[in-house]
Amino acid sequence: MSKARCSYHHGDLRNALIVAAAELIERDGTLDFTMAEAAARAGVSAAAPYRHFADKEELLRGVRELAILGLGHAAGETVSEHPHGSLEGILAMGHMYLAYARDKHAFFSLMWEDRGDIEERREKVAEEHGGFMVLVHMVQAYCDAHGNTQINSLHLATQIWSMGHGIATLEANQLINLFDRSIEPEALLDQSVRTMLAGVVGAVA
Amino acid sequence: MSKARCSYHHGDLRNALIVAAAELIERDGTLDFTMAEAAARAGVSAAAPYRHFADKEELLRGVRELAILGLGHAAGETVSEHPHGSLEGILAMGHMYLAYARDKHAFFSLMWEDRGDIEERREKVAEEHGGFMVLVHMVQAYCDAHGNTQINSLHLATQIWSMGHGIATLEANQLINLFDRSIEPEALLDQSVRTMLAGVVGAVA
DNA sequence: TTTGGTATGTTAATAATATTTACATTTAAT
DNA sequence: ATTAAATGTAAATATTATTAACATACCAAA
Repeated sequence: MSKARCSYHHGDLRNALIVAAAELIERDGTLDFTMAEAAARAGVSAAAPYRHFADKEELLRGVRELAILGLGHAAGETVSEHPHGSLEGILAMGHMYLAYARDKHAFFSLMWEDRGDIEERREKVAEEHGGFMVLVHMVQAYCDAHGNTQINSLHLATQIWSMGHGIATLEANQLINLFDRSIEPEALLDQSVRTMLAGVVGAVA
Repeated sequence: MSKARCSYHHGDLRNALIVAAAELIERDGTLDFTMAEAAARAGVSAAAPYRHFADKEELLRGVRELAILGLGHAAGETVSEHPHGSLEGILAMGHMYLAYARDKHAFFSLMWEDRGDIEERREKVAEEHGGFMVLVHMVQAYCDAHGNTQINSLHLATQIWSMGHGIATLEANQLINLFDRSIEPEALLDQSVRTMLAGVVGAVA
């Protein structure tokens, strides 16, 4: 049940709190929501969250997972909307990423800042960071389609991700066009991606 | 005077607090220092900071400026150590950037997150973000040296910055080699930069 | 079914901090 | 010298996270 309280117990408080926190973050564009408000939104008292999360950081970790899964889902959608192995598919991924960063700023930055144990995170990579693997496969398919099989698509995809991530974060902090207002993030990314693919794979249509 | 208290008044408390905060941030790798501790470190009471900063955010803004100036200074050093218009100079800038992000993690991330008024910041761009202009000039010189005068070096420099920034932030959050531990940030950046320069300017030595 | 233990909620502390207030000291301009 | 403005101090306040002590519901075993 993800419905309102029908009794003393909530039934799915852990998830309800994550959702509540996510809503507050999106509403305010900040991570400064209070535990009390998240709890109230889930219909419970201020102390209840501590039955499910050791502290606020742990709740944020839950929100982070949700956000990453959401982005991964969007990645899946995007790839399915474009021809296999196409350049446009890869560019669309970039646009999706920029749009996500723009539309959910606080959400987006929260997503990547995890000071937690690296090995522990590595275990969850497969399930959580499916979005990146989607990109890797797109790059792989692109290379295959262009007859280049020597390429380390994981490296190339990491470069593309880095570029998209860099542009997204700089834009999020109003730095991308601090010097030149005419800069268009999407265009900049498109061009970079084309150049990188062309540089490694060969001429780009 | 940037010395210890010799009297009731400090003499240079504003700067002393910025330095104190910077030290605490570097020491703990976090922005969670307390105003009281920063004040104590500067040798004043917990309320004193409020004579110079409206709130903690404003103090952080001061630290941010200091950090950006520091990076700009490092950029100046770097450019002076390499031949004018050389590829190696540009690559060195990238390495310097990655090293800075790595060595001063909290400092580095603080630097870019400014939700303040964009127009107000634009005014200080010239003085504060000299580092970026250094890169623009390097790219410009590189293009000139390779006989290409049609290039928008500001755009190209922005792409290079984005790439470096993306790699730096992903690495800072342990994401750059989450999938492939063998990835070397420096190598990845070098290769990307070479590719981008080559793609726009022509063959790279 | 009754019973006891565990999980999950509640309300009322506690604690850490940022920030404000009211008052003190110094500096500096007239 | 005198006084207003600037800069400090110590003692509140206020906001939150977090914990403590107690209550209720669920669940498994007798």
